[in-house]
Amino acid sequence: MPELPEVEVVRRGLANWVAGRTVADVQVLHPRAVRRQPAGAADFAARLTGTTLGAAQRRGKYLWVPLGGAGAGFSLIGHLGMSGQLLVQDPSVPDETHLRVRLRFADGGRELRFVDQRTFGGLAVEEAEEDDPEGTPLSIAHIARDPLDPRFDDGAFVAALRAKRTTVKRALLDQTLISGVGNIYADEALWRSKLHYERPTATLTRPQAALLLASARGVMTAALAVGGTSFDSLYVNVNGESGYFSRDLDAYGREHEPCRRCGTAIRRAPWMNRSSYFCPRCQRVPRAADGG
DNA sequence: CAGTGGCCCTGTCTGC
DNA sequence: TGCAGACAGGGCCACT
Repeated sequence: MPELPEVEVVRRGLANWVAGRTVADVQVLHPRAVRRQPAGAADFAARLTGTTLGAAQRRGKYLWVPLGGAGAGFSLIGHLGMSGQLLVQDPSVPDETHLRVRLRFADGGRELRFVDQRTFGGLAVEEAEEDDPEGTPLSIAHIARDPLDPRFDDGAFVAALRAKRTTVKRALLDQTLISGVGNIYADEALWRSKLHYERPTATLTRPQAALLLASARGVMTAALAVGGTSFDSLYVNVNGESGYFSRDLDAYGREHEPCRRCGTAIRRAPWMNRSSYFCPRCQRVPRAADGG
């Protein structure tokens, strides 16, 4: 599924292939793909048609494009969810099975297609923050910056994390605290930091919290470096087949495989209707949570 | 108000 | 062979 590196690749693709182009026609083929648009699919299409796309931006896994011309003051926002793809395709390419939205451009060139099998992703045209050159949509004002953002505040994050009364993996997935960290990166950051996913945040020392942040930033930086090279440059492509997952991950998806630090078999535990992968030796269960 | 848990969605895989 | 259920999981929202 698209993670932060793939989303960043998509952002770069949008910047390369659709920036400066004027939208001539919008087709919504599945209403759920624009469910964030309060007034519906027709309104989405009307707000987008005739606008000019600006420079693509990203925060965590959210993408957006400030709109110019008829769309000034608004942005096209997108989230890929689990299975979303934004493809720049020649109009002659047959429609994908799960094509949800199509944008045609006034120049008659390649069209932009939103393809999404599981429909957790979606697009919307939303009002942007006033006087913000990046056109940040109002609806994501509460989303924290991600650790690859130069304006991410490390000290504030460490303090806020330790002030939380929850467990550490929940906190890592809390988008108001830090964005861009999903289940995979959470497990990887915890493995690198030798922390159990149920460790209470209030018991983290300042150095442990700082190490956790450095670990999250490190794994995402490494993934971006690899993910950035595994896509066809002709497309704004998310093909879900990038190779770094199996090669570089230390915990996620490695149940029964040896821990790369100590050799102990990695375990998978059900957690929040998901899974947590961890080394039972390197990442000890906190006393309060191990039931004796 | 902060924290918690359920739900959305569909294709693939496993087990009976 | 066929069907049921588990699983993938980010973000929203109702509830405590």
